[in-house]
Amino acid sequence: MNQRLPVRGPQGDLLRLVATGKAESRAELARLSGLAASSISLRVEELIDAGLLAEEGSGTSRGGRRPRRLRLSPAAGVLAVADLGAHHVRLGLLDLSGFPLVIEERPCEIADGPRATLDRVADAFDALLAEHVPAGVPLRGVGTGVPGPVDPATLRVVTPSRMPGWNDFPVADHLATRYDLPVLVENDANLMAVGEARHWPGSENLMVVKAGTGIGCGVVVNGRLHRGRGAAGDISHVRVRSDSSILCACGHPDCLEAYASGAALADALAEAGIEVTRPADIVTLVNDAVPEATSLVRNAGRRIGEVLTVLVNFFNPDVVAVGGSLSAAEPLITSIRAAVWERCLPLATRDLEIAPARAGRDAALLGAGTLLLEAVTRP
Amino acid sequence: MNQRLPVRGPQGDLLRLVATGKAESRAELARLSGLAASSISLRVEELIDAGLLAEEGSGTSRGGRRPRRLRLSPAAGVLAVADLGAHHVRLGLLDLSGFPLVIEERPCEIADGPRATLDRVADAFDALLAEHVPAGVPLRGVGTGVPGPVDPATLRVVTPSRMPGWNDFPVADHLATRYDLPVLVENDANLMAVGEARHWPGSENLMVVKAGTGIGCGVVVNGRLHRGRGAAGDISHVRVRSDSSILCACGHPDCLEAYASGAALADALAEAGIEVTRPADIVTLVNDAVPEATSLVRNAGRRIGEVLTVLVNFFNPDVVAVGGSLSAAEPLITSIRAAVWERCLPLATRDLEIAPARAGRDAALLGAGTLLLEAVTRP
DNA sequence: CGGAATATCTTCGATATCGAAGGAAGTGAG
DNA sequence: CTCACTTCCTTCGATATCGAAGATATTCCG
Repeated sequence: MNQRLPVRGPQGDLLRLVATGKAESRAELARLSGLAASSISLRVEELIDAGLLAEEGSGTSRGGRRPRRLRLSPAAGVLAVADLGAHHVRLGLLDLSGFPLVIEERPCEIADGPRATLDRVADAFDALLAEHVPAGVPLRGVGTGVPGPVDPATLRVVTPSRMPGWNDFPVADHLATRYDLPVLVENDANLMAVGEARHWPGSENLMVVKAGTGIGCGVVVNGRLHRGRGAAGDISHVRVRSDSSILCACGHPDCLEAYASGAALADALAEAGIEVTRPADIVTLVNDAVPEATSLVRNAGRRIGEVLTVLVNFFNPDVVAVGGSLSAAEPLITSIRAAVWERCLPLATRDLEIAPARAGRDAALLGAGTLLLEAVTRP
Repeated sequence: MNQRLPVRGPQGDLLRLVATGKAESRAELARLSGLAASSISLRVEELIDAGLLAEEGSGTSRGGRRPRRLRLSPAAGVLAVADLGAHHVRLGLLDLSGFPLVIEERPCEIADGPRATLDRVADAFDALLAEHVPAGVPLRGVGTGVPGPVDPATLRVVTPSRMPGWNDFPVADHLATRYDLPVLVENDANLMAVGEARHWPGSENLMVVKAGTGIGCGVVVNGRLHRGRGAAGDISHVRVRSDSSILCACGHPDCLEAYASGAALADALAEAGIEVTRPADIVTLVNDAVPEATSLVRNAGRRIGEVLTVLVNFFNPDVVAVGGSLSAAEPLITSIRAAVWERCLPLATRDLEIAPARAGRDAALLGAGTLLLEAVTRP
């Protein structure tokens, strides 16, 4: 349909404020955007006429007349987002405010290479669009998370360790040939961090740790994802203090990943004669109070916590959120907390919150939606 | 004089672009500010009429008509800035573009407490103003660096380790009673980082390590100082890997500061029978090729480098600048580099520059000027 | 040397934004 | 219930910004 609706530029700013839930009325838009109330009224009317915004009842009074509540129109458009894992992909459709319309998980081997994988994802998008989106509602953006580093300049995957055939592949360009739309490609932990950040409204600086088969981390500074030169957020190859010495796949000894990742815990459990296949199995063992598993998880938490002490002192965030499939094991976060509280500067931990992630399984998809909304509504 | 000149708001944005050297002509102002060229012309004319900007010759052509170069008028105003150390204070006057008009160093015991110290600084400001600034040129801002953490919300010093009597003292409020102007109070390493950042034009993300009697660090993210909750940038109390065990003044064992700070090196030299009083003495020993000193400095560099590996992987900066009085010792930076190159992810070090600080002794004062310029020219 | 191309800056009418004033809708105190 | 007060939103004239067109100055290149 009409791609030329006023979704970009100054109008887009208003749209985004409503979509992200920061503003729900003309008055709030005026406060947050800095524009005059009269200008807001005019522009909002245009957006309503264009079918992008809709009025819906009235909000709660703040001591005067009740505001007329604004909402994004369902017809404003949808976003298609995916999160690629090693052996499966999670994908779905969101409306522009990031609300999931449909989300599903499919098996999908990333080792099949970029073309096959991305085409499979795009086919799935098309099927979902046909089934769940009425004609006339436009697709406005496409995004995917990948389990490896992404060069923010070129949107290519660079030197991934577990994505054979993907090195230097122009993921965004490939998707752009199929969709003439804003395309987003981002590391999965980064997406998760962005998705998580929306659940911590007052906090501008967050670290989000993803404890699963590997250990990932995303950083949000001043409310925005910090990419650095594309590698920011890596904590898995930090050297930990240790008596023994384990060689990591990266070639260096004593990486955090070699001690505290789900994969490392699985190896250690195997040595104790307990076979597990996924990190979730470890969580089950812990919940069943299997002592070997509990002890290992506690140890992993302490090691992760020790690494975090350095970063908390340095970065001084408001929140450290711990997600990923391993985070469901209670002792993990408890021992992370203990290590950080013990060793960090009091000033750095004064108002620090170390908490389980709030965004749930779809955090990365929601994060992709948030970043895509930016891309769609900016000039 | 007239404080009501158009230094704030939209006009201030233009002023700041010229003051920071980002724009030198109307055309550059238009490109950087996003405003129409015609609007720029009008506003620049106002600023010239108000005596804030001045035209000065013409710049170099970019293939067409030469731009008419814009400069900040010397009459636009001055800033008074200071950097408090333990036993001395460096202070001076800058013009609005951060150019130093006069800078001097005076003995000053910070242990005398905040009132005495700040009054002494203010008296010095007044003397410099009377001597070096013509009547009619207004003082537009006052700022000081302090060797301890500052709460960015209240501009008070909080839990400083080497500033007896300063805890929770409202430094900014105290200065504001004497100057009815924007007042800046900031940690000295943070100011140094801001000053340094101006010397790395293309780089948006920097870590600036200050290696002196203590070890400080300032972080610049996206071109702006990162404060976190006020404690950001601390690296001195990170636990280092070590066979022995040294107890740090903070109460924890094996802090970086206890191994690699100038104070720690002085202690180690004393044990070897070599007495030094200041970090600069250590540099002299190294330059004279005293083996004990060289070996100690090399060791300190390696330890600092090991801590930096964690932070470089995590933060992925463009530049790590090493300043402070110890940084004049060649082996320090060499061994920092070696440790980082060896252990960091190739992706993180790909375009990383580890280099001596460029801003020199007055980095902190220049940083104070930069931040004050912000405060003066913002709405 | 001279025209084509490029870049800077200004002029001027069209347009978008502002801000003061006022109407609309609600809260709370007496 | 009434009146004072607050907040939300719109109306409308004043004003600031834009953008197309043109004037000016300089480089590039045949």
